[in-house]
Amino acid sequence: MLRKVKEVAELTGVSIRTLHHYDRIGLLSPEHVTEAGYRQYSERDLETLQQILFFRELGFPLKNIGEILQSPEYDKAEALALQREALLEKRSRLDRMIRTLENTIQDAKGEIKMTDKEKFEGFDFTNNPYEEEARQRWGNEAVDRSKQTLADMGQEGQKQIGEQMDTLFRRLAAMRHRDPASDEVQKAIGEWHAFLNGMGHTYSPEAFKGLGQLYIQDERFTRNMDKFGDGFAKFMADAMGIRADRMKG
Amino acid sequence: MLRKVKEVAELTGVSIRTLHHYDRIGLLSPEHVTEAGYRQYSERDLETLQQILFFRELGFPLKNIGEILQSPEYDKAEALALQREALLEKRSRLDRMIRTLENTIQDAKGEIKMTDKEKFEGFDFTNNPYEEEARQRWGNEAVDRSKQTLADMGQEGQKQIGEQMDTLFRRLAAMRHRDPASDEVQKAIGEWHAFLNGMGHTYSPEAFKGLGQLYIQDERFTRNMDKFGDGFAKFMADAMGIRADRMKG
DNA sequence: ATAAAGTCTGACGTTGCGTCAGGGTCAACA
DNA sequence: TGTTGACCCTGACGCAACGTCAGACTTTAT
Repeated sequence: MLRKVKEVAELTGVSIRTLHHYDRIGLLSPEHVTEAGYRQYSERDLETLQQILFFRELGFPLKNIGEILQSPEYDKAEALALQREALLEKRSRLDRMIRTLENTIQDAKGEIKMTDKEKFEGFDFTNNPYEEEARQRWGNEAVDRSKQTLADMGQEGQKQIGEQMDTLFRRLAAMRHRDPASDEVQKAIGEWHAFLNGMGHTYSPEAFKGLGQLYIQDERFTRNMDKFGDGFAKFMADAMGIRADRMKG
Repeated sequence: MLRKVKEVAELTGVSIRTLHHYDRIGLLSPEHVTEAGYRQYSERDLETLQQILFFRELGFPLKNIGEILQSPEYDKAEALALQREALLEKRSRLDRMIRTLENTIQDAKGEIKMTDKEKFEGFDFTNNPYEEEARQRWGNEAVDRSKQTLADMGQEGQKQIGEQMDTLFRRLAAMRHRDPASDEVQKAIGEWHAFLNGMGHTYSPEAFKGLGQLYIQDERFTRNMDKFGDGFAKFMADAMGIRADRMKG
């Protein structure tokens, strides 16, 4: 079932001009266009639009949204989960603002006293860990670089990447009961690091270590990693930490 | 206690450049400036900034915020109460979005089915009655025009306005059991319309009718109006609607 | 007294649309 | 079948709210 602009606009609450704009910048081009140039939005287009709006609500610039949606690493289910966390975070920020406001009302009446810092609780918009993670996960410049290298490799290469990662993980998982500091493990971890760097990410030691930490701090990562074997996430985190420390020392 | 830009920026979470900007456009000029031109923000400046940020959070354009804050009708306590309602409304909108997102997750798994309309619940940002009211109360272009006319009238005149409105309302309230379409009622309503126009609001027929509708649709208005007599709000809404229709026809 | 950190003022760039203007399309009704 | 009214298109320009330099001055710390 295809819809034209006005219908989509009314359905979603965005303006027609916005849809034009998204088309122009290549963020959302309707699957079909009539001979006369009329845009026809498919069901899939609507889903994409919904994703766009969620990301937009979280403050992502449109350019990044486009990169994310096209990134080969993009996974809708994962994105939805992340968006949920980020929205919850946003809500609690709003709650803080409301509390601040209520306190301000009382403060104005002279019933209580607020410090200056308290008067701005909730405004500081800079530290949403989930937004941060989303940026880590897909965002920033990393995306277009990896996109670039992927493009360079062509379609065939892309398929191989998944396999490469898979086999590497399997090899590592097989070692998960050994000492993470041992030579064999460290060598394999080195391959993993090189692999990431090859993808255009260029992880510094800190970043590499941080990535490892993410594997155990975020249970969604943990679950995914542990599919390769029980305790794999923790093992990776340890091994990556050790490698990072050795690189610095 | 005076603070310089960086301190204010860190305290409030806005950038230094934003503070510069707000100064430039006359939205928030620090009370003191050193000889060298360094900005020095006072306690009162911080309070103003807080108000600015609340309004900004609600999506008000900076220009309007400036007008509101300088409007003679501006009352901080009232503003705070209104902001609270608007923020609560915003939160419930966010709640709707979160629910939508959670449904979408289930929908993606095939566990439930959503209609297209449901997929965009919460995105439609256009109907927040409190924001609407705030705009009605102080906002739009109306403010600076009425501000101008008020300024022209001087202080004494301002006091009179309240009284004028009061007596007009009393007169109208006395007629509230008559036919809203009758000549006498319509003549009084005409005075009310003229009064508003005289304040620089220039209500079109539609706007005038809409204002009447507000009296009965929003119970806070209703309560205030009904202080002049039971059913006064409804009577006004009817009479204003009739006048508007006659003006168009 | 000199470096480091902070501040100032332009000037220009950017994002995400809104707002016309000028012109084509489509469905329905006369 | 012609015409009207609702709908669509593509530029081109405008605008708000800053971000980002660049170049120069000030304040603070050592």
